[in-house]
Amino acid sequence: MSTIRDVAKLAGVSTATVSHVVNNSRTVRPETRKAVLDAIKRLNYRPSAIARSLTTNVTRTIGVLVANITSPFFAALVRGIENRLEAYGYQLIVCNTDEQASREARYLDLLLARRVDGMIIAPTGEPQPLWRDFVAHNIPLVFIDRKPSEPCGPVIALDNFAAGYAATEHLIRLGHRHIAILVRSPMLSTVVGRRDGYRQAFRDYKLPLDESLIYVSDYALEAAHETAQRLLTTSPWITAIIATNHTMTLGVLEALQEQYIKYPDDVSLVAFDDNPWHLLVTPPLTSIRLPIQELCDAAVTTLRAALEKKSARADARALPDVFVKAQLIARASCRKI
Amino acid sequence: MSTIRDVAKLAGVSTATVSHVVNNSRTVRPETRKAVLDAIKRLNYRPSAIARSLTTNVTRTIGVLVANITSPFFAALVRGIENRLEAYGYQLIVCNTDEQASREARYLDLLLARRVDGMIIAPTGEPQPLWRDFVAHNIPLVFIDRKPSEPCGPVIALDNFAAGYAATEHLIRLGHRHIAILVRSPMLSTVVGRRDGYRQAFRDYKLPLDESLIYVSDYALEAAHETAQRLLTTSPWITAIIATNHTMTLGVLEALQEQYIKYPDDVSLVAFDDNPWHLLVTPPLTSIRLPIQELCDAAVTTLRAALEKKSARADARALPDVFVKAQLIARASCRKI
DNA sequence: CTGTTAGCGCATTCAG
DNA sequence: CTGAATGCGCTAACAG
Repeated sequence: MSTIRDVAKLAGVSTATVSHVVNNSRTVRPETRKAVLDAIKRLNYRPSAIARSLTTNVTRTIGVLVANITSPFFAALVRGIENRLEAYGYQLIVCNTDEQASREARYLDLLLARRVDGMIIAPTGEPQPLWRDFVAHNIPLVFIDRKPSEPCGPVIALDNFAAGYAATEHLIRLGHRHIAILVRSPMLSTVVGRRDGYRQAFRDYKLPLDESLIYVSDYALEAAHETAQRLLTTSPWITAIIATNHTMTLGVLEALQEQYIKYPDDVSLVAFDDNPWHLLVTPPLTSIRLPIQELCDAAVTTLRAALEKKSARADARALPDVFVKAQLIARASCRKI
Repeated sequence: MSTIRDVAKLAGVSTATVSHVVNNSRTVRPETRKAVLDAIKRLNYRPSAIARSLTTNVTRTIGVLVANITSPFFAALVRGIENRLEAYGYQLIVCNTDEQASREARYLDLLLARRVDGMIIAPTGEPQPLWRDFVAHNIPLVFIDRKPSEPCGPVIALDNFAAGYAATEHLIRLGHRHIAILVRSPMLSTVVGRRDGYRQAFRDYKLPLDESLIYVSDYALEAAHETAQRLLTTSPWITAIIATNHTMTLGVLEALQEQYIKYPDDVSLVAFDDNPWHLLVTPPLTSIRLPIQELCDAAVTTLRAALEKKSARADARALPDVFVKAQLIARASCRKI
């Protein structure tokens, strides 16, 4: 691959001039510029991002860690972040941690070695010592969707408490008293928020809260499925279920189908993470729609602010958290009781 | 961030020794090695992947271009490729082209500048001049899912002809004669294959083929939806529909629902891209399951072979294409007629 | 307006 | 077994 020196030689100028033509970093006489551009074209020269990064100490790369790229929610998040960030000339390195803290750690290490300019992280839940290294090296961290177990940067997330509350309140108002909720490990801030919103709704409506109706499951579809089966057999008196994510929703619907339990007749349903197919099952699902676009916008805005501050040597950790509201979309999967 | 020189100084050795300790590239006296490792730990030294790439001319990075990261199919593809490739110490830079040739071109340019070691590409359909540059610089290209419009590397794809044939034959055997098929632009090899398989099935069964039942739609959900509506109103006599991807399936189901058309009573349905929710709609969808794992395996194996060959200065283009078979899963969305 | 030069952080000869 | 020296491709002073 031809280098800046090849171009300089061919154009009969110095490498400095070539560099300045390429980067528009100082005025170059039109004829000189043309000679350089011609040489560049003839040699099919393409500056090495590697070499450039080495000298400038800037990679224009943002590391993105998501817990599960096959989840529609995270996939949409990645797409949104990429679209907004590319407008500012940043490129993403997306890594899929698959909900494993060990993978998260490995990727943090790799991305640190690659000297990314910043990170957007949906953490797995466990604290990561490497976060501190990023902070120590002034590489801003922005957490998205989930709060880190240790504060190492601003958080952009859903108001999970409100969302959990809204789902529960919707059912309570329809007359439900025995509402089960399917959640993941309470190590995740999303889970804590949604569960506590659920609890608070019961308190506010002065209804007895049965903690045993909070079912905890692993994130895999099979696990969600099994937990849903268990839920239906051990607590058959419940009249409603809240599934707190996409996989839980699938698991619940599978279990209902197997046990010939009809919704909303036998049990009402509220699903988190709205999806196109929620409209296509019979009857359509009442869902909590997460404002993905807003999350992406806020994450990118915050990250950019952090990158700015960094150059100004201020403390990037001082940026404010952002919480966005979800929206309950009432459809036919919940009935009055 | 501390450098190799800081470590060398602290350990009282040369940078060469530090380098060799880090890379295990020559025998170092145990005490020396220990001194180096201690210094590394104390300084929290982390070699710069940038600098290393500059000297070695290797990035251990693979560029991955997918058409639409929010599609369950491509998301699963990315996940599979990442899982297999990380075992060999490669990292991915995943880029979402959003089905736009211009974005594909921009990303090719960026990844070339970043000197990736290889590429896995699901092309948008239009030929990309930059492919030639990769080939010229001996950076192997592996195409996945879709054939490139110009042969620039091995192709790992579905046997789309067989899949289209299987879907159509399934319906023909059930007695259907008026079968509509919803496809994307025939610029895509996947579309051509599926469509031609459809045609061939009619020929083989000596049935008249109505070309006007091949409906072409853009890939967006709204477009698929509108095309499905049009299909149902302009060709109401059809007794079956084949939706050739995830979005088309959603569009068809939406249109059926709006027009109160029941499947399989009024119209039978075959959907490409099996998804968990296909089991949860009523009745469950007969689907074509794509062997994603096999695609990923073959792509990674082929890429690794190409990377090997490259070092051996052989022609990486000479690697064989791989075609894998899809599987039709008969469920209740098709009825006998 | 342009050229010279000195690194950026590392791997890798070649000597010892 | 170890060190000194060179260069990867580029940008950024500094000089002219």
